[in-house]
Amino acid sequence: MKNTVPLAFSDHNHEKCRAASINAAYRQGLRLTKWRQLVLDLLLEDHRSMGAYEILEKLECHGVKPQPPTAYRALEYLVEHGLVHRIEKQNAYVACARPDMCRNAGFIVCKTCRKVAEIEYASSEADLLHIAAESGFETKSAIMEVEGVCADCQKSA
Amino acid sequence: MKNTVPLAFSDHNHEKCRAASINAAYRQGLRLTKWRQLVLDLLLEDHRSMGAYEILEKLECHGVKPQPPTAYRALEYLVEHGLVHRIEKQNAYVACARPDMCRNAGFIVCKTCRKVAEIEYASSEADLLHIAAESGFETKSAIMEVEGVCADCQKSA
DNA sequence: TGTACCGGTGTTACACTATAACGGTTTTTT
DNA sequence: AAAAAACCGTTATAGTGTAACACCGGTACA
Repeated sequence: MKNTVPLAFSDHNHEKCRAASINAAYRQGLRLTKWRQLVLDLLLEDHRSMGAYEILEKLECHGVKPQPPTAYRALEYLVEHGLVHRIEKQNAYVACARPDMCRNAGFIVCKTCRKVAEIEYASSEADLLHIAAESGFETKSAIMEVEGVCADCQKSA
Repeated sequence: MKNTVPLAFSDHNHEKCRAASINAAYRQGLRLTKWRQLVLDLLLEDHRSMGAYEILEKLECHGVKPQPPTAYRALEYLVEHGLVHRIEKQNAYVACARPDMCRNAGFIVCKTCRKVAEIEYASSEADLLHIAAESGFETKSAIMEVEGVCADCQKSA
């Protein structure tokens, strides 16, 4: 585990994050339709999680406000292709911070400001996955989430 | 990490699990009211997760069927006091398999039969918690969940 | 003995999250 | 060009979770 300064909680050139996401999509030959682009753009504004209905409200194209399935379809596609992650503890979604090398991602999420730090963990460190595999379990997905209050929000409170 | 044979997926004396839970409640001086008992009993029947509404349906006392808040209140209490865990990936609940020594629990959950194996991980292995702490993050809760299909269900399919 | 408090319960109503299903359109493949 | 697949718009509904308020029963304490 190399990462000791979570990206979301430190200053950084956020344009790089956006570019990396677009590049990853391009390299994988993904089809970013209008809604998918809009949803991804929204999430890429910041390393914060957003609920589906929150996204839905901000979604709008040529004055057209879409219905829930539109948002959920876009999200499903983006999650499937690794450009977006779902934060289970918040029923919310966040743009992937490392679309290039995103294998095993863990998240540190602030309850207050909803910032999300994404941490890649080496699979050798994921004991749970080993145990699962050893007992013949076929893993489909894995999550690791730490929820609490970030340093900034502690100060503000 | 010692656990190499997940309890839920192996034969074991399940009465011990139930007894351990009751003992833990007693030792902590918890107040197990009728609904809390009923909910806990339901979950202790097996190492399987159940949704709140599934629990609600099976909940009944002297012919009285309670409303949703009743189930949620009991679940909230049991989760708070460590007798029950919430499985985020399934919006479901499962009885704690190790109420004595339950600090950092990870879960291996089968999508098909909903069996849940609970694995304790040494906190030294929880890198995410370290990183969080190092950056001044105040952790409130942490989860680790692996979802997939267990060996038995693979055979059945 | 009262009375003030507190945790638990019953009840109603509602908020939030997510999906099924169907038909039409566009895009891709053959 | 025809067939198949993917996408989108729309309606309706399913599933999950909570706010709020009234009531009840115990208990602490004046």
